[in-house]
Amino acid sequence: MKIEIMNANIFKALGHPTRMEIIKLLNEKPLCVCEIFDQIESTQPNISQHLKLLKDADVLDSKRDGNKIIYLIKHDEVRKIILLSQIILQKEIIQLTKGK
Amino acid sequence: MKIEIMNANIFKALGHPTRMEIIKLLNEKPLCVCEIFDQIESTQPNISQHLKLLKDADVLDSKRDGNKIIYLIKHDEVRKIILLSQIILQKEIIQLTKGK
DNA sequence: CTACAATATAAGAAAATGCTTATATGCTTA
DNA sequence: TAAGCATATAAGCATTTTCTTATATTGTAG
Repeated sequence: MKIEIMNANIFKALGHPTRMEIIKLLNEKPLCVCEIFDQIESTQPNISQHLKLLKDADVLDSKRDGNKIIYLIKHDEVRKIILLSQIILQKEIIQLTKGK
Repeated sequence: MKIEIMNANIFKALGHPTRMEIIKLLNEKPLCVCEIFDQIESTQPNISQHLKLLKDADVLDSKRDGNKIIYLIKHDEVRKIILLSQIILQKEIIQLTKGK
């Protein structure tokens, strides 16, 4: 597979509001699906689908704990990427308030 | 607008192979549309549309130089984000070669 | 002012995503 | 092994993206 496709896949996975919410939750600590479900306004299958997509993109990892599946951020670089995107947003907001 | 949507928008913009190619080119140096066009396998309107999308997402900026429009990466954080995603890919490839 | 070069926009068809409802799978405990 | 949680998968529709072709805009040079 072309490197650009692989590279873009990670960002494609991050590029959805619900998935961004999930990642921000998991940025705090690993959670099972039911805990994520509790905190996000969506259906269980929908969340499951988003989780699968994030896992396929190597953004998340998962492990079984008895009945439950725990999801977690797979690479620490993901945390850094999220942080950087927030810095970009902050910069943009500052520019906006300067009326630029 | 919800913060997650704004956050996800940046990644949505990055999440396409052609746009990733464009960004990698511009990571070297600013280029006009025609120079980008020379190096990417696509039509001029298509590239123009991708550039617009990247600019709207605050990933790129542009400035006019006579007849030409020069595009450039707007925030240095974007470069860091790309670098981090490449580190993730490298890690994954190493895991694959370990047969894990 | 005209012609040309560089880039952007528009419109519509095709493809990909995302969501919903229904159902399946896999543990665990009785 | 049966029942009940927790999670995943499937199927189909609705929406969004993406690409293509055609055309418009804007600047420059003659």
